[in-house]
Amino acid sequence: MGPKYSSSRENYLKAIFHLQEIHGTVTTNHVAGELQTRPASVTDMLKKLKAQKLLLYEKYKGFKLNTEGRKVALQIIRKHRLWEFFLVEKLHFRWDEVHEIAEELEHISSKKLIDRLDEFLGFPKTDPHGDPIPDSQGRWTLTHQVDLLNLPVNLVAEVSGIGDQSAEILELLNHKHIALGTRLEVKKKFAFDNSLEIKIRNQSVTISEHVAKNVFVKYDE
Amino acid sequence: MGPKYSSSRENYLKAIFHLQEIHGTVTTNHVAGELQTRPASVTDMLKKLKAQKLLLYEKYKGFKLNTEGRKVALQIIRKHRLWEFFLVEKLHFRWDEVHEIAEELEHISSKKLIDRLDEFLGFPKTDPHGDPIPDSQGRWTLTHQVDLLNLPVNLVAEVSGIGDQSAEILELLNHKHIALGTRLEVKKKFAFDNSLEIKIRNQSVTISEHVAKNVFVKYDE
DNA sequence: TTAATTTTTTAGATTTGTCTAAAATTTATT
DNA sequence: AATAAATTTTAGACAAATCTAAAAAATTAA
Ligand SMILES: [Mn+2]
Ligand SMILES: [Mn+2]
Ligand SMILES: [Mn+2]
Ligand SMILES: [Mn+2]
Repeated sequence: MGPKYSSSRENYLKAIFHLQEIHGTVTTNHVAGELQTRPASVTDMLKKLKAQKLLLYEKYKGFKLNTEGRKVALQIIRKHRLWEFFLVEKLHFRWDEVHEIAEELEHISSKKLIDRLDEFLGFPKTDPHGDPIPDSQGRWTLTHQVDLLNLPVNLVAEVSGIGDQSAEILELLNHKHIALGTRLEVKKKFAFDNSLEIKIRNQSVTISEHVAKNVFVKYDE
Repeated sequence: MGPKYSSSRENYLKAIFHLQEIHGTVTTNHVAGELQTRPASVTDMLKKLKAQKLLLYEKYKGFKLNTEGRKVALQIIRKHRLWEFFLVEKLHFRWDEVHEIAEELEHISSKKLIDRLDEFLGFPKTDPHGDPIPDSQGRWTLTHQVDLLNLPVNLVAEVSGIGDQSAEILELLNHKHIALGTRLEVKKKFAFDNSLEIKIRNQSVTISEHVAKNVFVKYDE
């Protein structure tokens, strides 16, 4: 048997899942923006996902995944993140190169494949961007993290996640040698533009509010 | 950019490539049989592949790939066989489990991915069924092998390839402990039904003509 | 509370890949 | 060579996913 849902449907499920994590409920325009498609196409797909009993949807009223839809979405996210981990750890890709490839690999249907891959990789808990990898039952361990704007000054912390994951921000972070696991300290906050001066391996680095908002760290206590 | 050709088109190219290796030129029914589809669907696709300049085709006259079509087909075969190797060597799948999964993985488009995978695997020359893996330029080294029916008696040889690769024959070979690299010797040929008695690790095993025809070996001299 | 604006849905097309049934062509048989 | 059988192609249909333009509904502003 082939895949249970088409790649397109899987992409919709994943996008809706992510959007409802942020906004609680999801709108047609949200999804169209996320998937670079037209609102009319989204509406078409909503009907299909509802007919397949993956989605709670009444027209003009917004929508969200039901239990089954969430379950399916989590398995796709699991595949996406395990493949990203594989690409970085085993094939030595950079973290800003893996997303697009994983966008394709996440649609490979074999469950056995993904469980074997998980084992081969040593059951990693997070992907190369610090995002948690659901286990084969769709569970994940959530880590409590704060963004850099909310990190108290003079407190050593470790980078544990990235919000916006566009190639642009990843390139900037690469340049400033900020990666997952990097230890750093906020030395100064400028009230004028909310920019920060941080210390990384004894080097002083300045980052904008926009960047700071998208870098998450964890620290003791 | 996404894939250059759809999965469907890639499957046709691969099927035509294999069939023309055997028969020189290919017919509509051949392809329909190979791809489990209808002759009318094949004709439809032939027109598209011709329009894309991958195929030499005039109606009612048979067809074959042109240089470009062959090039594309070889890259898909490369991907298929590298993924099969990965599945067996790294994820410990059996050789009779990998074909279907590789049928999906072969359509992942990233060229960089497949070249990195090749490197990660140590540039293997053959897949788990003994078939050669084309390099990134589409070249492969052909090995001269004979099937078991044509192996002289009392001559130690090594299994190097399998003809028919259905799950059924692979299961039979597994059961009789015949795998790639197995060393064996034909001890007796029965003229009555062309069955063979062969010696594997000092054990005597009998195989039918049908099996013998599909087991290829190489030997010195 | 109307009116204007934005969002969402519908109606109708288009593209890709597939199918069945019928027609055209080639191949095999008498 | 004529006929029968097999193969291949065409004609016309359908499902999936997408789009544009227009209509409907909801939201915001006056
Ligand atoms: Mn995807
Ligand atoms: Mn990621
Ligand atoms: Mn395939
Ligand atoms: Mn193989």
